[in-house]
Amino acid sequence: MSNPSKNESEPLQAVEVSMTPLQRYEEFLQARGLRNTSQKKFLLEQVFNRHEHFDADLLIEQLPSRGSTNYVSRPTVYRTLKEFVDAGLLHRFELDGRSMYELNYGYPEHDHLYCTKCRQLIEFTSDEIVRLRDEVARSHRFRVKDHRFIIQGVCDQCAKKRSLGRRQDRV
Amino acid sequence: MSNPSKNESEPLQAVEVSMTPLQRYEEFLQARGLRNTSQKKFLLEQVFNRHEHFDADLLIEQLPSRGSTNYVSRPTVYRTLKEFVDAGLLHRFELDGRSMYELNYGYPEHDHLYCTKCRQLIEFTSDEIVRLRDEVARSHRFRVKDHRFIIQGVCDQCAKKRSLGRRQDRV
DNA sequence: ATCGTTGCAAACGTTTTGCATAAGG
DNA sequence: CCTTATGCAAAACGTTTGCAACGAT
Repeated sequence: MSNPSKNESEPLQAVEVSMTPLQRYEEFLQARGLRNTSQKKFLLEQVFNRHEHFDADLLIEQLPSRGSTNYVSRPTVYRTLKEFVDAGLLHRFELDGRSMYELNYGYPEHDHLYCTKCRQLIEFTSDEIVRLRDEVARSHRFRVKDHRFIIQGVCDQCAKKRSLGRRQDRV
Repeated sequence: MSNPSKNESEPLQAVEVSMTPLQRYEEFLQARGLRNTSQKKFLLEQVFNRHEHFDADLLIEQLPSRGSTNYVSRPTVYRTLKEFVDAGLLHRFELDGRSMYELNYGYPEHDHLYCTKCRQLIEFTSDEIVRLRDEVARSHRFRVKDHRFIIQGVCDQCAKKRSLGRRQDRV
């Protein structure tokens, strides 16, 4: 038993890291012989100004449009997000058939509650999950790289206003 | 810390159920005023002959092709799989951007280890995960309907033959 | 006779690709 | 210079939809 998960009511705090995301990214690029272009720099900045999960579409929507300065094309956004994931800056997971991204550098490991009514993702942390994960993996001689744990259901607010502005429940 | 997960080395056993999948499905259809067509019956049979996870594409590939008896069109396969999920016969989850299905009736609840090298899904059961899930949910006043827990990494076999027939690692 | 279901073709939304041009190291 | 990166257009991918004909109840 014991304290299974920290108090999850407050937003997650940033954690100490030795390099800024930009420094870490530049190191990554250098190590691989990749280039740090203006698009990549701009996207990194945009992405690290967010503190919420997002998908490629939402990000693109909020970026300068074709013609504006700092315009980044859709393929480049996809290519760059993939690079950020490779660099360990972002974490990717799938939800409702598309990729979601969230900060993975300078933020504590966490998992999600997913409300299938309002589509809200609620974060929580739990040391026990990590312990359990490693225990299961060890018993299978499996080398863990990552995990996803998503609890699906209905959040408190949606459960209350059951018959009002209820949206489609799709899971 | 107590027995966290049963011995997962043997394949999972079927569990006792009061109705056959077909019976349960017919009850579901009747309750909703839906119809039991030859296509649905045939698909149910095909699906419950499997004991492995599958996606729509793999299933369709192994079904009679256009022109043969028992041919079922692609849209009907998708529509019917969705119905099976609604009926509680199948469980759906997403992997690498597409929907995977597995038996959910007459089989114990379980989670997965996913080898990103050979794409193998390994099942395991853990009571602790369910307990933990419910505990986290309760502390958020969240009404759990389901969860997915996938541990990503490299399986024992792939870890050994590192440099031989290694396939792309995509997660 | 209803009304859900089917197959077809065509659309869909997300992500990826080929390719010619641009630009970082 | 050399090679990676970009933008464009178009393709690819898994999945869904509109619709007319079909078939279960």
